[in-house]
Amino acid sequence: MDEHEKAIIESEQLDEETLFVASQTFKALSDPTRIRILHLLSHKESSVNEIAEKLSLLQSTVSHQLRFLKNLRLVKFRRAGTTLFYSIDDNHVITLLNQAIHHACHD
Amino acid sequence: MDEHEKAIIESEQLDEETLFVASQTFKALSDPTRIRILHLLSHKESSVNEIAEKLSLLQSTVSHQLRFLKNLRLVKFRRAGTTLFYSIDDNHVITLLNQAIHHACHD
DNA sequence: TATATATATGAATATATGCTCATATATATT
DNA sequence: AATATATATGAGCATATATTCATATATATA
Repeated sequence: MDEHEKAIIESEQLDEETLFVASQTFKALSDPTRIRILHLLSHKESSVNEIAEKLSLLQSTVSHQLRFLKNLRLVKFRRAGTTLFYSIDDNHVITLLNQAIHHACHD
Repeated sequence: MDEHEKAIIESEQLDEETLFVASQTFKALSDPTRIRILHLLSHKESSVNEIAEKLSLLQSTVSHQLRFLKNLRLVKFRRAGTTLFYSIDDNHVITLLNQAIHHACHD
């Protein structure tokens, strides 16, 4: 952690952009459906239909949530014919998720 | 981390309760106002009015958000006369917050 | 007991969110 | 080109959320 980061964390006032990025990150993780999708993808890349089947969700629901996660650059995809395989694009967020899951186990 | 926790994190399906607790934790951190309050309290315990003044928020807004955070046991308070001093009650969540702030600084 | 101060609470409102349905788009195959 | 399959998208709806205003409650002090 450099001096600038320390200054931000230790200052009592957070600047607007840091506040926005941090809250967006947590918003991505605040929905059970998105947690399930990210947790699944953290184990193996999956197509939209695979995610929908495995999690018992509508294809449309999955697609909408993947768009949300892609906009935040938390997931990425590769194309194979008509199939898109999604995978994790931000391991830091998976670390946050696993920590929260770990913590939740102790309650 | 014990075998049970490992099993939960490594299993592809998360149970309902873990999912709920984890999503609630992130929901608490998904709002800029709550982040500002938690970040302030992570530096020093403060009264409701001190928080409101320092963050330019209405007393009512602060009180409502503190109730939210208290229900999740993320903050606690001590009474001193008519003044209530709030402070952090869950350091784990502050760790998550600081990690996200740290991460946000790199964007 | 009356008043002042600090905080909490309930109702109302505006906005955001997540899901579903219907349909559009994109690629592959015949 | 026509069809099939996989995914994306937009509209509509129901619900959740954050803030504000007005007021209630609780403690302290004169």
